[in-house]
Amino acid sequence: MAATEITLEQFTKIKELELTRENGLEREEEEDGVCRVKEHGTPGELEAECAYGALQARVMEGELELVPATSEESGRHMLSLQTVDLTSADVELQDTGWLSTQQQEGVQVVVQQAGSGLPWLLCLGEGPQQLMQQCVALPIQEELYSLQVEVVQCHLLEEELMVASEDSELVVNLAESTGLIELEKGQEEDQLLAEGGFAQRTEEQTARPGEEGRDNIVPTISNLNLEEQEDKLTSEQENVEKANSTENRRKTKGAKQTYHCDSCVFTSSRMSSLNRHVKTHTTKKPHMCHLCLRSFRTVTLLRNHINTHTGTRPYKCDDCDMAFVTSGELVRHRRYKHTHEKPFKCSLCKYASVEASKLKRHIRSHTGECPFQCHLCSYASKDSYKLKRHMRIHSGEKPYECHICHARFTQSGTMKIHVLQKHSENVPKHQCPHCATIIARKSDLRVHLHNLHTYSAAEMKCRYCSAVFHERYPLIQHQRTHKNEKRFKCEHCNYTCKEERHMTVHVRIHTGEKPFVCPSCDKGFRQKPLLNAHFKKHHDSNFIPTVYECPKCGKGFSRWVSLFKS
DNA sequence: AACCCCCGCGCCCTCTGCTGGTGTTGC
DNA sequence: AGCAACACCAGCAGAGGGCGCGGGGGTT
Repeated sequence: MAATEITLEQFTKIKELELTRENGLEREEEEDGVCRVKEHGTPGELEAECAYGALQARVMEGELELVPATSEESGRHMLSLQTVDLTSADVELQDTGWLSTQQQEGVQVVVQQAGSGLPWLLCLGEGPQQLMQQCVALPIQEELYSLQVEVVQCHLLEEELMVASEDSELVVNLAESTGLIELEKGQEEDQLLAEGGFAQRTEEQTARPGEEGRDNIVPTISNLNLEEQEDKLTSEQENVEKANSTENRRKTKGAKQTYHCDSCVFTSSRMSSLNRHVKTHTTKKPHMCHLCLRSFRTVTLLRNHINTHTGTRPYKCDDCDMAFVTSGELVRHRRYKHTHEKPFKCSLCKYASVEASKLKRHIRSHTGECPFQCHLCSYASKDSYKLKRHMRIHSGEKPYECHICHARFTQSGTMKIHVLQKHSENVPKHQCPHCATIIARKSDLRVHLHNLHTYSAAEMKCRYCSAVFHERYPLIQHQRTHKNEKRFKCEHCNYTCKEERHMTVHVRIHTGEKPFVCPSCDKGFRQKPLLNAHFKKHHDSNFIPTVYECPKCGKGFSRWVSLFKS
């Protein structure tokens, strides 16, 4: 048996490969809870920590490679993935240069992108002669997803072998339970046992890959049958079966046993809990609602759901008329409405909330984090609802309509104010505390206070006298006291007036100044209206003078007043 | 398996406050 | 007549309250 260059721990690490967008790949959370990886347009690199260092995956010119990040390790840990045409798989594989290279290196991993309608193919083996016997065809599309699934299976296989010394039956159980992964009995297992591998392996030995005995670990996957692809397990089934196998084997030293899920970080001291947890890794939902045909994983979930149809609310609040489908809803309601218990407290301010999600949302007001970005403008919000509300700007949607005048609004609050101010009696008004002004809106009262009642360090002088003020409102009130004053007195006679401009005109009587000169006859006038009247009467041929005719004698007058004097 | 409890996400609502356009009014 | 000030108004966003509902884990 050739030495294994790629240790199984490295395979398991590959499973944990963190693929990021920056690296040109993205993870997609599917409904079944499986994180799938898709390749972006450009080739990129991604890294995963492995026992001997980081592995890098490269997508270069159609070839996917997993190689150590450091060159010095490349000789030991190269793991190459190559895409070949499945339609001529045998020939292509045999003729592919990398195959022979990998054969020398040890374990081969081949990812084949099938032609249209054919699956990806992952092969693990140690040479071309075993290739077709040690492959599994998966009826799924995502290449890296396939890779992850297979790597997980390798991991399970190794662990199965690791505990073989404790319970030899478990090996059989695993093989039987998976239905997909089978040891090449008579080959690897026998060989391993013969070489004193797994059967005699201790925890210390299993802890370090690459140590004595590690070279004998050869993960093999059999049962390749391309014609029976549709019978192969789906990825979700693999997860379940994989976890089913897990329940039998994970034990820790000490009085209390803990059971670990291989698909996630879940641990439990009870196997029953692990069993139930394992089912969460499947999308299987056997319990269907007969009213809406929606399916659920458990009877309890289905029952709660049906209660939403029937209106059944068994949990009633003692302090009000509210009732709820679940006890949790009742507890939450009581905290909001009655006990006001707020367990989630902000460490930066006095805010406390009933729900953790509310505290999380609140924290964003401290951090300024705005994860909900509008794709049409630069706006970003701290929660999804605000973004949804914002999007009405772009869509023009105005879902709120005034039932009286049918005016439409983007926000319910705006419509509410509209109805209150426009169509309601006894509209609440806001009295300014400093003056008699009454303003409809509080916000406008605030503007009023700012404009008229805010102290200003700068002096504001009365335009009519020497009085000085520091607020606009008293200034305006003061200036109004000058309103009916005939403050302007003529130096030459007894004439008085309220406005300076009137005095300016009057003074011309005494000075003889006539600044408005007729352009046709050079005659001067003290006021512009006098000049205009002169020009129209004597120089404008189109001018038709108004004639006020006496209704008794028919005589015409140029002035309405003259009509009554005559 | 069922019950209970808790959690997280999503949705909708209200309250609040700021902003800018508009009509009215006084000077 | 023109202008400035101001109340009015709609638009819009921030913050938080409340509930619906599915999911998951501990316990019985």
